[in-house]
Amino acid sequence: MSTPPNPLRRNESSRRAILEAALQLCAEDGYGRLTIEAIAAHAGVSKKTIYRWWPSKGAVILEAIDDMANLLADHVDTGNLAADLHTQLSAVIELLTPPNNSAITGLIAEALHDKDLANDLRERLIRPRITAFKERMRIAQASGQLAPDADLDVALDLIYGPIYHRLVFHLGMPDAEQLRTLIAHALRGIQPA
Amino acid sequence: MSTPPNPLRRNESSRRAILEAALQLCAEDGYGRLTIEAIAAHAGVSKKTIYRWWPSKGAVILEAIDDMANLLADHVDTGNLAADLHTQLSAVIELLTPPNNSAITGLIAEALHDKDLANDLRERLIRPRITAFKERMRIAQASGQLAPDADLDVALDLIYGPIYHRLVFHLGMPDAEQLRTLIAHALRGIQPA
Amino acid sequence: MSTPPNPLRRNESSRRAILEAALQLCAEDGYGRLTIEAIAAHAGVSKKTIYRWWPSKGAVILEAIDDMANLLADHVDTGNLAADLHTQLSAVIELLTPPNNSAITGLIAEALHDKDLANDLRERLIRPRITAFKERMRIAQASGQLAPDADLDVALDLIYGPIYHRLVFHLGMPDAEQLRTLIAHALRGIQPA
Amino acid sequence: MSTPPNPLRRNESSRRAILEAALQLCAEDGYGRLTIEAIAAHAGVSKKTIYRWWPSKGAVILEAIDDMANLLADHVDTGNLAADLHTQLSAVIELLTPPNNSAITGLIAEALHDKDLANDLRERLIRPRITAFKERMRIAQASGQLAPDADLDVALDLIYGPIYHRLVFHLGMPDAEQLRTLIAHALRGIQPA
DNA sequence: TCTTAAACGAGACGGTACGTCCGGTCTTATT
DNA sequence: AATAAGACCGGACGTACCGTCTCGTTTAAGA
Repeated sequence: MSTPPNPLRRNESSRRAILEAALQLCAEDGYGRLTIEAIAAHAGVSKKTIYRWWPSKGAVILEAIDDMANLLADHVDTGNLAADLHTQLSAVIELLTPPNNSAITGLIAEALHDKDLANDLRERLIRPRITAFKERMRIAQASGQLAPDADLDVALDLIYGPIYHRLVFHLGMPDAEQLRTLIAHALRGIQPA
Repeated sequence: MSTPPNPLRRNESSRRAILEAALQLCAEDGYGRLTIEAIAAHAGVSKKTIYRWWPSKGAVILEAIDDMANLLADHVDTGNLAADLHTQLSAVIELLTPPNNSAITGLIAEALHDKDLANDLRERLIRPRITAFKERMRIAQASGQLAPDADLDVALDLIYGPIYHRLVFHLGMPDAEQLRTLIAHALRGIQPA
Repeated sequence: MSTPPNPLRRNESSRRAILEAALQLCAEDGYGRLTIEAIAAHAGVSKKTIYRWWPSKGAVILEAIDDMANLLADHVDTGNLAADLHTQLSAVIELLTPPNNSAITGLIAEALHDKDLANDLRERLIRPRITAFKERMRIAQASGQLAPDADLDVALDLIYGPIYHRLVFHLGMPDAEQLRTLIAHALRGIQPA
Repeated sequence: MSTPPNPLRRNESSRRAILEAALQLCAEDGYGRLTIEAIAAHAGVSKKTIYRWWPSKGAVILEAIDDMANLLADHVDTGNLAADLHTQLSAVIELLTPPNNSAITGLIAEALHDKDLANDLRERLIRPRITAFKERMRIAQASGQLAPDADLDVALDLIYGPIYHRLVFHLGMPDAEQLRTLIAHALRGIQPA
């Protein structure tokens, strides 16, 4: 009968050492070469301690990324929708471009064949950003920059889709000018018939 | 001084046994559990023979997939652009949906941290389909269903992007009706200003 | 920076299983066909555990042989030197004659091109027997059966030498009668000028 | 039905290249690291050619050693038996001492668990030397330096035995003075009762 | 002199074992 | 009770050689 570990007893400094070691090693050697063994050694922690609190190295990285506050300046509102989307998407692209991308693309890769990790990734990292995106879009609707009956799910697809399409096939990220064009076309597409 | 193996001496029946074993094992146990060891055993082949001709298990799967002709009914032309895109995207979605997706999503995942594999994947599998897509779009331009000066790169982004965005974050693939809506909006977005 | 494993943590039952498996497999298939892989499998132990504690299969066999107590009834003293030597040498010949000889001759063979193993073999197995031999000879000197100033190193050479000469060139071991003759001549040779 | 290779067709220059490569590689890396693969590559010869003419790497080395004429100045006769034995044994010791010993001790080691090789080694290399030794001893008997009824098999044992005893247990070879002493004692032992 | 069958170099092949790495579990001693 | 340390079993890694097996290409015999 295995009892789940008691969170009250958890050693916070170990936790932080683990997350920092994970991110650092990931940046140094890439996600593919990252091992629980190395994280433990580098954090001065026993492997058991990692396995007690996380089910996989993906989960460690996920929590490490989640822990870094303000990864994205989330959907600021300067009043200009296209400009704000440009700001936001530039930040996302930055995160997905070498040499900053190892942890995140590694996580995405792992999630592609780990259903549990995929759920965690979506619910903890992505869902809140989708919500923030939609809120920004609703403000745009309120201010008349976007049709009041525009489909925000379609908006999400058209605006973020291109980036991930390019990511998975290494098609190259858009530069600032291309991004502007892309956003303009996407916004046009969103308008209802 | 390592010379590359001589392709003339290659044993075609071994090659085929390897590719078939790889696909079968991938379908059975998933890409993550696929090992060179198992492929070799299942194909009745020595590991050395696999390592002689492929640099990684990803490369094996890539060639296996590439070998299957007519994976996609590539961009048929019935005269109706939206309908043809719907047909084509449905086929792509089918390939990316369980239980058929293990090999392909596994390959995509691996390519996310293997630059060489990523290049091979793009050039051998993706690039030809992009070309086919653009040809179909040019026909649509010629027939007046699409503006003659529509940006086909943007088209690619807006039409295929949503699928891969949903794939990487497990957001659920669109059903037939949602797909229709998506295509309609994307096509509207493509039209130049 | 590799630290040697901590002997306090060693699993004694694994150690014994390994040594027993090694001896058994050696007896079954011969030293030449003995593999670390098979020892591990047969002992229900991971290869890593073997490599952690022994540098080579020779070292495993050496420890296994060393572990068997009373391999030789070491130089009994019945008061009759020639008879006692005959007893002792017969036992040695027995060990070096099929089907009992696989482990020991295998070890000797390996030691011929592994200096470290050779040192271990000499110091752990052979040196104590040389000491015991010399002690028996000193008793013989005390009792007047051997000249008090006989050179015991020469004695060792003349008495044990023939056996190993015959071993390495497969010249056939002496039978009881030949052995008696050999000992008689060797003892005569030992007497100082 | 495999026919044995036709010796008339044999390529002598390949044969020599193989034997030379074998000896050279053996001297460089030691018998243990010697491989058929490396011999073939180094001799510019296909592996098949080696396997066609020799059953094992031991057999190659044996032939290579056998090919070197005058390995030993075989039992010269200066009229002084002890001195001649000293000359002869010194030459043997030289062959068994680093850095010249790799091929020969390797061969001895291999013969310890390869019965066929052991027979070849004995009959091709050792037996002729034993014969030569006995002839020299018979001359000594004729000249009165040795008892006419001395047992020459015992002589062989007492004179050569010590060297191989020391070899197999790495007990150190005798220096010139020790060797003189050893021969003196052995000769004394040989005299019949 | 011209076959023609062998020996040959090259090296791919199915295997077996190597020695290493890491995953995930478990034990021991410490805090 | 959670931890650091680290031994343990398992299993896959990628490599090295084994001995066998085609492939063409010499090459030397005997017709």
